[in-house]
Parts: sequence; structure tokens; C-alpha cells
Amino acid sequence: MDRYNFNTIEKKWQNYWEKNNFFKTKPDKNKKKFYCLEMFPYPSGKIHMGHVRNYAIGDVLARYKKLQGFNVLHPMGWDSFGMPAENAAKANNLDPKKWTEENISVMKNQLKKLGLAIDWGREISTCSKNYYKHQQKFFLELYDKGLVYRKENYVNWDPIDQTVLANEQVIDGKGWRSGAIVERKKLNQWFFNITKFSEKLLSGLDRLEKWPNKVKTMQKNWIGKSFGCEVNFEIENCDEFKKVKIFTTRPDTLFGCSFLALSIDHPLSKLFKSDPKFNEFKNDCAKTGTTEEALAQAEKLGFDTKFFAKNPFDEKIKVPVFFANFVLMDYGFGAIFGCPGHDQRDLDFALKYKLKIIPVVKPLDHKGEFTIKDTAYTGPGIIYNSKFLDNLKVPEQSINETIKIIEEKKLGEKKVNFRLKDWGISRQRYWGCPIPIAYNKNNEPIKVPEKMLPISLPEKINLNTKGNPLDHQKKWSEININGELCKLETDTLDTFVDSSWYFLRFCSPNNNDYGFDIEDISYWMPVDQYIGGVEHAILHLLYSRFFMQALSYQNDKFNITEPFDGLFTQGMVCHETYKDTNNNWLSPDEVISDGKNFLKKENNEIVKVGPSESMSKSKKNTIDPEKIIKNYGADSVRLFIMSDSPPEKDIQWSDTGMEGSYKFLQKLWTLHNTFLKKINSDENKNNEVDDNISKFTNNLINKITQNIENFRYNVIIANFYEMYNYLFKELKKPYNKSVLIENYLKILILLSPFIPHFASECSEQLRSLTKVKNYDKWPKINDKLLMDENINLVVQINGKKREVLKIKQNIKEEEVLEIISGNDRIHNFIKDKKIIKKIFVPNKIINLIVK
RNA sequence: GGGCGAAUGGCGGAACUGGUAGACGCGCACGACUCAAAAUCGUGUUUCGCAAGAAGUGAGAGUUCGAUUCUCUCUUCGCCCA
Repeated sequence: MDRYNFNTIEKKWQNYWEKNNFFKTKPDKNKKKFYCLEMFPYPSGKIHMGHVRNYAIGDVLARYKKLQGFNVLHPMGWDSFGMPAENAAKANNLDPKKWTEENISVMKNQLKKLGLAIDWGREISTCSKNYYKHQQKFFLELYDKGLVYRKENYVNWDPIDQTVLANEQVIDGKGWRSGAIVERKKLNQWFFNITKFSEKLLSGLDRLEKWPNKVKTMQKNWIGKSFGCEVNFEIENCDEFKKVKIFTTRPDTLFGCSFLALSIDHPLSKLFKSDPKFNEFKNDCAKTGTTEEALAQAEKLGFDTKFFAKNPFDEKIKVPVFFANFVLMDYGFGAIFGCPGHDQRDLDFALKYKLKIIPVVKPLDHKGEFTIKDTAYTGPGIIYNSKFLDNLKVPEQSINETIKIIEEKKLGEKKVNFRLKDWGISRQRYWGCPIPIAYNKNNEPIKVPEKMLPISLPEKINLNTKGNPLDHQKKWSEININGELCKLETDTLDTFVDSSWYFLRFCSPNNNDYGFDIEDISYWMPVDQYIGGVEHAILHLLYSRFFMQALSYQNDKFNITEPFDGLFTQGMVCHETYKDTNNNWLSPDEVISDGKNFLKKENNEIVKVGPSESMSKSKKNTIDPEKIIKNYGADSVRLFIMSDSPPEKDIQWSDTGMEGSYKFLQKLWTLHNTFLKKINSDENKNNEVDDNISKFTNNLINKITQNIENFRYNVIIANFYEMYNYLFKELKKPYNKSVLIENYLKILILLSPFIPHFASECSEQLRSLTKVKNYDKWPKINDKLLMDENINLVVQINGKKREVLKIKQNIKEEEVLEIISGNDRIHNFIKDKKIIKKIFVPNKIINLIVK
């Protein structure tokens, strides 16, 4: 008996699927559709284990749904714009397009070796004109709807590289490449008006029943709806600005107010335009980053305006007005009131500028005087020191009651505020989708007419420029619109825009006129199951939801508001980290174990073993999928990556585990050959044991169906091991031939979503031997066979298990008691004792309480 | 600091709505085959105990005939936000 040769068999089936267009899909109104989508990869060079896990999980589902008779759409494409290409091209003097296309071809080959059930006919790439020309149309469509605008906003500016940095590229306040201290700089940027849909994006989450709660909470927090109110403060000694409007979520602490803090961009700042000290202060503020975290950690800085504001509740109380670095124009009205007693940030500020600290909330059980020293009190309690607000309970009464009073006195009104900010989509980068906007002589933005689209990226240009390479493409940027010479926008679109609608494009990849065909998407959309890493929980998944809102806005024909009906977030693939004595990272290939320690292969030096972390190139703790596929085959990798951990949790890469999966496949092969032999030799008589295997198979179908539906793939692999253990023994008994064949075919179908090449091969061999017709339906469960006549009934004495009775189903309590009375073991526990109580759960348990 | 989640043998992990804790795998031990090793196969493997039995799902309480599962408090870890 030969060993299972994965090399030839996997190649054979991959060719077969490709030649027969096995996974090609068309809309078919007579069939129920299932749209299965995994996040498309960035073509960085080679696939990594994270991809293997992601696509293996999706592939199981796609194949399973296909077997269940669904019309399955399972496409693949490339998120191919983005900085890595530009950086790699810069470093090695290459063309980003060529670099990207080569990577795509390598990775496509690698993905094909995994044997994924993908309709490659729908392949898309976001950096191709074919894709981004539609994106430019969408941009203009959104522009016409008033959902795109341009404004000055703060960015992280790297003064050496002359470029904008994303928040993630700012490490400890410095640029990740240049090491320069990052500045806060105002730049004209394009924005999508995502905040227009804040409420809809928030309430829509409630209807996403097949999304993990974790992701929904994260989005909820990100959108950050807060109830509060706006309050008007009168300024005493300022003629130009008599009133300042502030937003607060804690109006109940208004009597604790000891200052107002304004953003440096507040309209009032105009009064200080030519004040050198104010401009100096502004420069200091620019050194703080733009993230909320950076602002929270930065030292609190203030600039005294010498103005005084009157407390709206009591005009006799006057507080100083400051500009402060921790107030942003984006939040509320760019102005807040400071209550040092009950907000740590305000307290830090007050201590620095020696402002009053007036506590107005004290804990309920607090007796005597309540003082605040260096920690603000933010807990529940009761209002005091606050005249007519005194004795209100914090927070359940105080906030709402105070808002009522404020509204009655016409000092302000209740207001809902969102934390979500508009989406800045401008990137000062070459390798992205050009924005279809040009500027005329007066520097006014003008839409590029649709018939002039696409605005193509210039190719083979010099990338080693300061700032955005497109700024240096004079010829390219000149465009004649309606007889007027204009200059193209040189910023490109954030790559998150590319991935916000790609799932629509998969439905109509070849439509030349528009990004999608409304008939196609009304059949295929929404995506029934989306699978990806949890790291996109907010950005990508929120932006995609926004895009659907934006497209359906003012458009009755487009009525998809949620792109992803079901969402599954898979865990990461982890591996131990290794360092040599000089603290250099070592890859697993450079390290060998002697059983106790890990040694460097080169020189047998002892290696420091670090914790297991998500695989990353920088820590060198990666395993190359290509090598693994070469050594063990695709089915084995798929098996392993699904066996060791639940898909939503992180998985530890383990060489022994990988080997184990490979060995299991070999065992299954042996079992397969035993089957064939048995089918050749056994008689066709009916046997008493025939029912055994049918019951077993039926039970297995039941378990695996339920486990697939719930993504418990690791348990399914365990079910397969159990199946092996059972069949290995069972096959030693005589069986009716046709019963064996019938059951084995079903089992092979169960295996096929997980190890498709292996199962297809076995199935083909079995069919050619038995002349059974093609069998490609997910097997149905026979309820009659599901229940066993005999069940285990647990006997407990005082809640402790004492005996397990193997008895017939549905036996009544009296009969069970009779059986028990004859059981010596149980008798030992109840003799000399009285039975006080009996709990009987049919077919499960009987519990006797004795004294 | 806030939110969410997790904690089960040497390890990864099972246990449907409260009803046999430790499925399945890895590792380990012993045995078979072998001159030997690898591979393969068999047996065992929560802890204590010769056994009967007892204890046991991060710690402590509670509800219950019965809790890995429900409630409260705490500890540790992870993720997200600050």
C-alpha cells in the first residue's frame, strides 16, 4: 500500500477544478445565493499564515454552502494601492506598479496551491484603472450629494520627509522613518462627511445580529454618542465676542466651574492674531500630536485671554477664559468649561495655573468636609455647594434635571454629541487613486468631467522627491477643462476608500460603465459572511458601512444600507520569538532544540526564548506557508490551521501539531484503502452491525453540520479523529457492502470542505470501483437514526455521581428506582439512610438525597 | 483611567438551553515490530491513594437537589479606547 502522495493528487484536483470552471458563478434566480467573502489581501510579496487561516476558514464555509445547494459567490482580489509599494519602490528604485503586479502573480500562485474554491474570473485589483475609474465616479457622485468637502485640518507633519504621517506612523512623537519631531500642521484636505450618518451607523448596529458583540461595542464607542448640553457663557470684558457657546456632558457640575478653555482655533482667537505671545503659544501647541491619546498625555498648556466669563447660573461668579492645548475645534464648539473638582484633566490645568477648585459632588456615604487634592472625584454621589441643584443624585438625576433647568432658563439646550469625526481621505502620496478634482486659476476646485475619467496615475516617475511625487509632475497635472487650463489635485485617496466598496465590484467585475450593476448587487448583496481580522473592527468595517449609506443617500434604487450581514473575526497566528546573545531576532529556521534548550544552529549558542506573539517579519517569528505546503501539502496545512484553536482565538503555530495533521492524513489514506479492500471482498448479506455504522454516520453529520454553522471548526477536526478511531475498529467487523459504500460516501462529503483534494481523490476512487454516480450533496440527517435506543442515565447520591446505568430510552422513574434497588454499588450508599428527595430528569439523571 | 473578553491536566483545547468535567490532539511513560533508530501499532496518562475513596474547572462567597456554565467581590492576563 503506497503512501498518500499529496503532490500529484493536489495538483490533479486543482487542475481539474480550474479546467472545469468548477467555482465559476452566475446569478441564478432559481437558487438561493450565498456570498462568502474574506478580506482581500494587500500584495506585499508572499502570503503569510494569517492569510492561510483567513482563507481556509472562508473556504470551508464556501464549499459547505455549495454542497448545501446554495449558489455561492466566493471571489478574490487585491487591495493593491498603498504605501508599502511606494516605499519599496523608493528604496530599490523600482516601479510600484511592476512591484505590485509581480507580488500579485506570486501570491495568486500561492493561493491557488491552497486549493481554494474561488471564482478567479472575478479577480479585481484596486490599482488597476478598471477599478479606480469607478471609484473616481463615486467620488464625484458623493461630491454632488454634498458628502465630500474640502477644509483645512490638522495633520501629523514630518518636517524632514515633508509628508503627512498617519497616526500609526508617529512613534513617541517622532516620524517612524526620519525620526523628526512630528508637528501639528494645518493642511487643506478632502473629507467624506461620515458624521452625517452618525446616528444611522450607530442604530444600524442593533440590526446586525450576526456580528460579534465585541466589534459592535467597539464601533459604538468609536462613534461615541454622548448626551449633554450646550451652555452660553457671557463674556464680561470683550466687545467683539459677547457670548461663548460651550458643550458639556456634565452640566450638573456647573457650579464647580472655575475657568473656560477654548481651542486655539476658536473664532475668538482672531483677536490675538497679532499677539506674539499667543503665536508662540500656538507653536507650542503644534508640538502636541493630533490623537486623543497624545493630547491626554501631553502637558496641559494654557494662554490667559484676560477675559472673564459669567457663570450662567450665577452672574456674580466670574471665571477666567483660557486658550488650552487640550481642547479641539472638532469637539462640540471648540470650547468647554473647566471643573477641576470632577475632571482630572481640568484639575491638572487648575493646579498648574493656580485656579480655584470647587467640589460640587461628594460620595453618598461621605461625612464631614469633602476636599479634592490631586485626584478629581468622578464617581457617583450627591450634588452640594450648588444652590438649587443641591441634593440631586449623581448621575441618575443630576444631569437630566440640570438640563431641564438650563432649558427653562433659556441658557442653552440639550444636545447630542458624537465623537466620530469626518473621514480625512487625502494622502500626499503617489501610489493611490487620483482625486478627480482640478483647480482653476483662482484655485477653486472643479470636478473633472465624467467623460475625462479616469484620471490615470502617471507611470515610471521619479519617486525620490521631497513630499508628494505627484507635486513634481507638472505635465501630468495640467488639464484642460471646458477650455480653461486647470491643475489636477495631487493628493490621492486613502486606500481605505478602495476597500470600502470592493465587495460591490465583485458582483459585476466587468461592468465598464459603472462600479456595479444594480441587478447583480440586488441578487448578491449583502455579503452573507464576511471573514477577517479583528484589527479592522473599526476603520474598514465602519467605512464600508458608511459607503453603503452614502451610495443609498438620495438614491431610491440603491437600498443596501449594510454591506455585511454576518461577520466573523478570526484570531491571529502566533509563534515563539527567539533572540541570540546579542539580542538579534532569530527566525525559527535558525534555531534548533536539543529537548531542553534552544540553540542557534550556526554556533550552538543558547537562544533566549520569548513569548509567543503574532507572527511578524520584524520579529522574524514567521513560518512560510509555501515551505509548509511544499513539505506537507495544502490539505495538511488547512487541517492543522483549523484543528488547534477555535477560529476566533489566536492559534499557536506548532511544528509537532503540523506533523500530527500530516500523519492523520496518512492514517486516513490507510483507512481509505482498507475500505476499498473491504468493499471488494465483503458479501452482500445483511448484518446485525449494519445499523451501527449508519447511526454513527448520521450522528457525525449532525455534529459537523451544527459545528460548521457555529464556526467550531476545531471541534470538527476532533470529530474527524473520533471518526477515524471508530471506523478503524469497526471495519474489522463484517458489513453489508452497500451500507458501507453509502456511509463512506457521506463521510467523504463531510471531509471535503476541509481537505478537498484528499476527499475528491478518495471519492473518485470509490466511485470508479463501485460505479456509484456522482454524489455531491451535503448529506441529510435522518432523525430516526439520531436517537439511540440505549442511553446513559447517571445516578447521583446527594449530587455526586455514583453509577452510570446503560438503559433503554424513555424509562420511567419507578422503573429506574427498581433497577437501582437491585444495584449493589448504589445500595452501599443508601443503606441505613432515608431517602428525603428524588430528582428525576428523564434520559439524563436521577439524584437521590439521603440522610 | 474606562469598556469588552478570558482563566479548565505538562501543553492546545472539549463539555448543546445548569445534569457523567477533561472529548480530540500534542507531549510523556511502558510495550510490540527492529541488530538499532525512525516510522507504525498497542496500553496508560487531572491530582492524592495499594485500594475503597477523596479532592478538583484562577481565589472567595451566593443561588440550586446539582454550577466550568447563573449572580456578587477579588486576582491575573488579553484586546480596544483613553
